Formats: sequence, C-alpha cells, structure tokens
Amino acid sequence: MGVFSKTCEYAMRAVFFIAHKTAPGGRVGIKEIANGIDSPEHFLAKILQDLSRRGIVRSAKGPNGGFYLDESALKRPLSDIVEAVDGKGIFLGCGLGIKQCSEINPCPLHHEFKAIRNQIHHMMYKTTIGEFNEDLDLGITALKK
Amino acid sequence: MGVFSKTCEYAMRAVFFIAHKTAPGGRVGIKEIANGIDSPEHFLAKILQDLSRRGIVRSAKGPNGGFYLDESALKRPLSDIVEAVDGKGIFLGCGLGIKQCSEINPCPLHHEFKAIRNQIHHMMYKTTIGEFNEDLDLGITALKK
DNA sequence: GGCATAAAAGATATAAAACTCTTTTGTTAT
DNA sequence: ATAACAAAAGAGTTTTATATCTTTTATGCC
Repeated sequence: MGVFSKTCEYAMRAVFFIAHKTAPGGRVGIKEIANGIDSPEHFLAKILQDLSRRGIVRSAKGPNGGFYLDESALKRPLSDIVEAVDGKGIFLGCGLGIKQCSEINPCPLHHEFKAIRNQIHHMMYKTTIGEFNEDLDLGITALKK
Repeated sequence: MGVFSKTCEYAMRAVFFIAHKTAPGGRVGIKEIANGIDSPEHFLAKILQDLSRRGIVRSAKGPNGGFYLDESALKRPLSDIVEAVDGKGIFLGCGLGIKQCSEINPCPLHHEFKAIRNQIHHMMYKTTIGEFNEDLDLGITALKK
C-alpha cells in the first residue's frame, strides 16, 4: 500500500479531473469521472458524496447535473482532500504507531519522521487543487494509464 | 492509518526491542517482546516468524530460547524490515496510485512525490537497526507508551 | 403533470488486514 | 526418556477497507 489509502488516491484524482474538465464551466458526471481516472464507478460515487458533504466539491442532480468546483476550491490546498478522507494522521502520527509518542516522550524515529511528515504536509499544503489544469490540458501529466 | 502498515510498525518496534534487550547477548521471549512494545502477542509471533524466515531475526526453541539478532543484523538498514513486511511500494509507488505513472508518463504529483519517497527511502536506508540501543538504554526514547 | 436524468442514500458483498486460539515441532535439562 | 519450555505452524475469527447493487430524491425539460 502507498502513503495514502486507495479511497484518498481516487479522491485526489477525481478532484483533479473535475477541476480540469470543468475549468471553463459546466459539470461532469460520475461515469465520465470514473472512466477518466480509471476507478470503480459506484465506489467513487460514495467518495464524491462524502467530499460534497464536506464542501470540497459541489454537485447538481438532474439533467445537465454532475460534479463541479466553485472558484475558491481551485485555490484550496490538496491537504484539504487528504484530511477529509484519511484524516490528519498522515501529517501527525508516529512512524512506529506509538500513540503517546511526542516531543517529550519520543520513539527512536521521532525526529527523523517529523522531518518527513512536515515535508509531506508542506508539499500538500502548498499545492492547490487547480494548479495542474494546464499540464493536464497539454497532456504533460495524466490521471490514469 | 499511518505511512506503514500496523504489521510493519510492530515489526520495527519488535526488532528495536530485540536489539536493545539482547545487546549484551542472550535471547528474549515473545511474551516479553509483546509486552515491551505493547502489541498483541500471537499476532507479533506471526510477524517474527516471518522475519525469522527472511533472516532478519534469529530464533531458538526450547528452554532459554527466544529471539535474538546476529552481529550483522545490527548494521542492517531499517529499510530491510520495511521491504520485508510492506514491500518496496512505499519507496517506489505513485502518490496517486496510478500504476503506469513514471518519468515519461507522470501524474501531476510525480516530481513532488519523488522527492518525498526518496527522502523516506534515504532515511530508512541510512538508519540501522542497532543505532538506537543507547538511547533506549538511557530512557531517552521509548517503544511504547 | 409526467418523463428522463443524475446524484444521494441505503443495503449488501468481497477482500484484505489485524488479531486469536490450538496443535505441533524442536531443544534443553534432568 | 521424559518433562518443561518456547517458537513454528495451522486454522480460525473479527474488523476494516474496498467495491457493488438497488432504491430514493432532486432537477430540468417538454
């Protein structure tokens, strides 16, 4: 398994995809998203329902409905998605899984891990949801094979 | 969930504990290890069986038996444990979970993630199993609450 | 209003990870 | 040899993550 849960990976890819597809306005349906990021449709639906409840994506039912983002969402940091799905654990937890690990009661890897956690957090925090649209447009980056 | 699986967290803590407890020689039993790192005994037994098969720890049955390390194990990098338990995925996989993500077909986070993966790998590779014995002795670091 | 569309919600299924219990095998000491 | 010890191995169970299917609700269009 990777750094994030599968759910979180799908979530990030889906939000990137929505940002990309609806950049000019409009909405994009669950089928197109699932296909565009190569994820199971119904499972992704659940994930997006959750992100919608948490205000990270927006949705509209009915004809011409689908998912989209509001202006401010494009400027949000990626860490908002990670925290919504996987929680803050990845940015805060002990590398050895010790609950009471802290500055005053550190595990052997505490300081080394802190540096890594901080780097992950910093990277996810400085990166915004909308900043990859251009590269995706140009085909420089991809969200599936 | 953290960066590593629970299995891997227990494995690392257990190996640290064995290194620490058997530093002067001798062996340490599964009950004492499980207690010392606050992990479920039978589950840890399975993990150590596996580490033993892979040559990371050694074991002896019967009276005065238990787990121990050979000399060379103390100089091994921590990454050996991680790879044995969780595989190399954590050091190599795509942050967004895209199978075909690579230098020539990168995901949006590819380059940022590469830096992080490399840092994790570097940290785990430069760190040896035996290097924390002194701090554990002095009570500066801990393997459970 | 009635119909088509599309997400939300609910219920269920499958797989993997985490954990437990019991039996077997090998070792040591008497 | 046999009794006690301790890990190895085998066979579960429970929990969590992942995935699927069905029904309901909201919306737009005619």
